[in-house]
Amino acid sequence: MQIRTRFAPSPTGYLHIGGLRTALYNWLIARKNNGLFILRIEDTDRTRFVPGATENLIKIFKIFGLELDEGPILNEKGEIIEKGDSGPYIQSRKIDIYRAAAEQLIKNDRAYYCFCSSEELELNRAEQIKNGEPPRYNRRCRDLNNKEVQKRIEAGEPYVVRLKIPLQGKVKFNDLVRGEVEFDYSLLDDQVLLKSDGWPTYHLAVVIDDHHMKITHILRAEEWLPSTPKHIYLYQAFGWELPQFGHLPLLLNPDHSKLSKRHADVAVEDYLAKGYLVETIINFIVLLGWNPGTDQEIFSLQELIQEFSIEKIQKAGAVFDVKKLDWLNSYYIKKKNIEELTSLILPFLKQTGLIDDLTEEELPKIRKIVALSQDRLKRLNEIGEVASMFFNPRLDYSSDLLIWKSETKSSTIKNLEDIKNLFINIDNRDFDKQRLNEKIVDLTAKVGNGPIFWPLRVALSGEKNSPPPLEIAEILGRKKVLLRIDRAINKLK
RNA sequence: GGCGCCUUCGUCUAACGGUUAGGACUCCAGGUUUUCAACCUGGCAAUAAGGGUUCGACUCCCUUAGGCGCUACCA
Repeated sequence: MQIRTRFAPSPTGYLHIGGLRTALYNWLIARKNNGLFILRIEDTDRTRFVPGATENLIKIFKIFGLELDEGPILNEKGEIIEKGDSGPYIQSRKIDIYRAAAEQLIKNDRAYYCFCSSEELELNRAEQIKNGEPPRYNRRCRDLNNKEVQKRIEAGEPYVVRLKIPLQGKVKFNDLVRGEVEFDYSLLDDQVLLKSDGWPTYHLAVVIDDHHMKITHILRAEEWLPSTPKHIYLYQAFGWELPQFGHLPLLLNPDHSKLSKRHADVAVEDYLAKGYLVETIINFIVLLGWNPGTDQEIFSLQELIQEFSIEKIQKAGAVFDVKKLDWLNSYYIKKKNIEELTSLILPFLKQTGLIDDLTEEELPKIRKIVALSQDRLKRLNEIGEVASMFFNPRLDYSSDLLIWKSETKSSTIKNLEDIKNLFINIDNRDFDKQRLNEKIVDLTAKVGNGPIFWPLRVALSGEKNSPPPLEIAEILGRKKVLLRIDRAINKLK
């Protein structure tokens, strides 16, 4: 039997980082087993629908290289089209199917019409809570006779369809990650299946779609565990074969609550916008709740396809640690070749306003800057702070900063002037770090490294910390270097 | 409140019932460096508690505690 997995988000605006992990796990299982991975959009709640969210979701899958075997995809014009035979993959396109299914359930006495209003339900709930009872639907409409039901429907009374949960008995199932789990039917609510607006709820729609799409393994977040018995009952009510369920541990805030906007970025887009690399994000989230059982921590998508296994999925929730994310990202940044890193950094550089449209001859210079920044970046959006000295001179540093440990103001002026006199004789064409070093080596041999390199570095960068001065000088070029040295000397005078 | 799930360093995690409980991030120290970063070396740091079972328990069983999730005509 071919393995078919799916990811089924609702298009409410952005993709949650935890959602991406769920999708990744499902994708990995499909790929590892020569199965198929399906995307389905669960947009049955019209009040929460956000235009463009589905397109956005599809784009993100593309960015992360998680190709879809079936599901909505974008054509060249950016319009949503269906790929695969078991769709439609957007639930709002097939509400008739859910309605028909609900009616079938009623005919088989597995569901019933309910005419209770939201106000009544609210009142009922409040009452139960006051009495210390578990808040549940009181099943007032569960045993209405057919005639009355017909009459009320014909009279135009609004209704919902509810699942007729058995009054007793237990459901037991074997969760892929948690093992045997058991629930008592008598504690379950008569879940609404069809809302009064005629749209299905999640519970009805998932079961129907997972069945029609022949999903074999349902891997979803742990928050769905309590509704699984309802879903199982629905499968049985329809007479359908059960898929395998697996409930993934939650992603947590540092305070161990469910990962939320209040504490961290939750949208995948946010991480991309900050300059976390695609490889970093994949590698990081896959390890939040899974590990290969070895010391290996760096994984490519290809390696993950090899190594991933459901058995090694963790049961406990995992705290999302940004510090470790940063470390991983700097690791991947260091591994990039300059060519690729430059093109990744360019959009961030433009964002800072340091460059606009760059010309062909500027590109080599940008590459040098990127090469010099590579080891210093945790995130690509830090490029502004790291590289601004190459574009704009800092004028606001204090003159004291120029003076190396044991040196004095006057000795520093002298050293800077000596440096300047050496550099002034070098042609701009030859202004590279080897040449500069050749010129300066006698001087440093005489007075030492600190008294020379320190003030030079500060003069060029205007910062307390920076890359080595000759590296900066090479990128800046003769004219700017001499200018900045002059400015430093004036500052001291 | 009810139901369910979970519990190894601060965090992510490893450990056929037999290890000085391992690795990574963070943090600290040292080295390297003109500075910072990077890099290298080293260090701090954990089996929630209590009972069993066993020659032997992180590992199996029970109890307690704590955490989290769900408890909608949202998903």
